[in-house]
Amino acid sequence: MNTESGISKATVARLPAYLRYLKGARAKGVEYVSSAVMASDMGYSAVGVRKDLEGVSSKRGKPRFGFEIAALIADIEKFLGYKQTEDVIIVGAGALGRAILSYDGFEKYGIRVVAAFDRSPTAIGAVRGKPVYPMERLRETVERHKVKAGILAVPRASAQGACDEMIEAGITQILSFAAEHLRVPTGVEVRYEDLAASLAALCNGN
Amino acid sequence: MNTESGISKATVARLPAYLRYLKGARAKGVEYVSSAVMASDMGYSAVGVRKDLEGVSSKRGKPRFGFEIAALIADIEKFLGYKQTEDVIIVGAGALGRAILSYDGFEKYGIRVVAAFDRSPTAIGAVRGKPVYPMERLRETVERHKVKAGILAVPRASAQGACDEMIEAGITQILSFAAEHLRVPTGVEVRYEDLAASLAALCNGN
DNA sequence: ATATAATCGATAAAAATTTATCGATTGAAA
DNA sequence: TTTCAATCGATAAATTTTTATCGATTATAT
Repeated sequence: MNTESGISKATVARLPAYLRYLKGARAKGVEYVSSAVMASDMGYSAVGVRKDLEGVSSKRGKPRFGFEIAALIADIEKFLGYKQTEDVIIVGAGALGRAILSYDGFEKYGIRVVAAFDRSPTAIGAVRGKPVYPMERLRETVERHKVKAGILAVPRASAQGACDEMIEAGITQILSFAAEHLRVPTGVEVRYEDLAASLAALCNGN
Repeated sequence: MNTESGISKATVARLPAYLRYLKGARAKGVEYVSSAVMASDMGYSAVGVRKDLEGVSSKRGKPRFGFEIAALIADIEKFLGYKQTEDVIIVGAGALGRAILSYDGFEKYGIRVVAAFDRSPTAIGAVRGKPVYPMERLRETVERHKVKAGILAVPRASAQGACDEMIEAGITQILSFAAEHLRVPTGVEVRYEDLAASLAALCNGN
């Protein structure tokens, strides 16, 4: 149970999946969906689906119909905070950093990528209209846009150093793509996005 | 509890984090680490750490010392199946697909990326020695290398179609980067890697 | 208007996971 | 050699999460 919201962590972890599913259904023109159908399509249990939704959505499900898709989407997005926009930066403008920089799906999640930063002069410039600055401009940018969150997309060997620079610049939340444990002071939160580990888990059925 | 192994799903989900941490410690020349130190460094509880490790590692912890890092790493990697190598393919050779294709950290996880595939003729060629083939060659490649797992890195609008082609070619495990719910027949497993959702969760503290 | 079947929400039970407690072990120091 | 403090492993308790049960609701068909 998540003290602040009264919604379990397990439920919160599943909400993005509901959103993905519900948006797909909406795109097909469906208006209502029952917990049983959702459960079947997503590989959950119907009771679990109802429990997940009960805490997040104000709207109750209608017997014989199920849940109103549009309302669910709105409530889940609101709950997850996809409404208020957050500015983020990327450190590392190699292949991965640039790919993330050019991804245009962040807006729907209330995220705006302000810029990327790189140590190498050859990386400086712009990608699809988003600027790539030298690391020297990190602090200034973070301060000006009041950025709290950053994506770390540098090679493993540079990860801790780049992480330190981000924190020094004022970043307090880091999403790291480097398979390297990061030491950070209290107050800074790190999450790891280990693509290789995810893939290996899939391959090996973990 | 994970029926087959006797190790809880929650524990399995944490194992990559242990690995990341332990490898970092090993790189610094440390040989032993106690559950208390691990817990503190990783934000877990000491009892939890001991419980996690007890099922995965054959080696017991030594009072006054803690756990032998090298042994833990070996046992966790073995448990997660990082030893036997799996071939995988990538569908979609845009910025993200190419970034993944050029990532050289997969080997440590027992993963070998065979090739990427793309519909667009301009994407065909090679990236850092890895070939990018036209979609027509997907089935042939999957069959020849007995590939089971694939990475889906195409735009949202093409996701379901590309997914269908992968399944048609014989892929049964898909790691999708597209924020689109995929309908797949039973026997096919999909995992979603929704970067925007992960980032939003970090920003909003979910 | 009534019966029916699908569906929900609430409550209870079961299972999984985390946290607490405490005696046992072990190397180091007195 | 004895004591001591750090650390573990095992057991138990508490908490969280999932699953089951069942009466209540509501559109549809008769």
